[in-house]
Amino acid sequence: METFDFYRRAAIVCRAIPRGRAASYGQIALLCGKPNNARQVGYALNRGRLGHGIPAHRVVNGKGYLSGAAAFETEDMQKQLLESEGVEVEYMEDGWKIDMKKYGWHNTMEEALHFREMFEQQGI
DNA sequence: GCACTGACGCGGG
DNA sequence: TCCCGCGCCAGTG
Repeated sequence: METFDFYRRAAIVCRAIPRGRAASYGQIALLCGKPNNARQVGYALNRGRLGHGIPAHRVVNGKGYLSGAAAFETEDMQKQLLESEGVEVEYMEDGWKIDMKKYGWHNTMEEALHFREMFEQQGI
């Protein structure tokens, strides 16, 4: 798979994250077929490399911590967007975080296979 | 080609 | 559970 294709896959997966839920970078990478590319997912989301209309605020790290707002308009933009979808964001010592048990996007095996099929079909 | 960086993650202690 | 070290790999200069 080309690097470019990985980013296309990432865009598709991100758009599939339901409202009121959040996924981790590693989770996105896994669904894209590259379990070790979590860093590339973060890189892609930064600077809007995945294009417009990507719900980047629904992507957090594995522990549920918000990114630190590097790529958002304002400091608390990601927090605001999540709260507007009903996600509770609480402040911990290391920053703002959400409860992944409650708000995490817990993929089913079917969903994972669905993505694999879709990518295969689209040749990416 | 080399070294360093980073919206990351895991496993051992 | 909490730290910490290490692995990861595309981008960048």
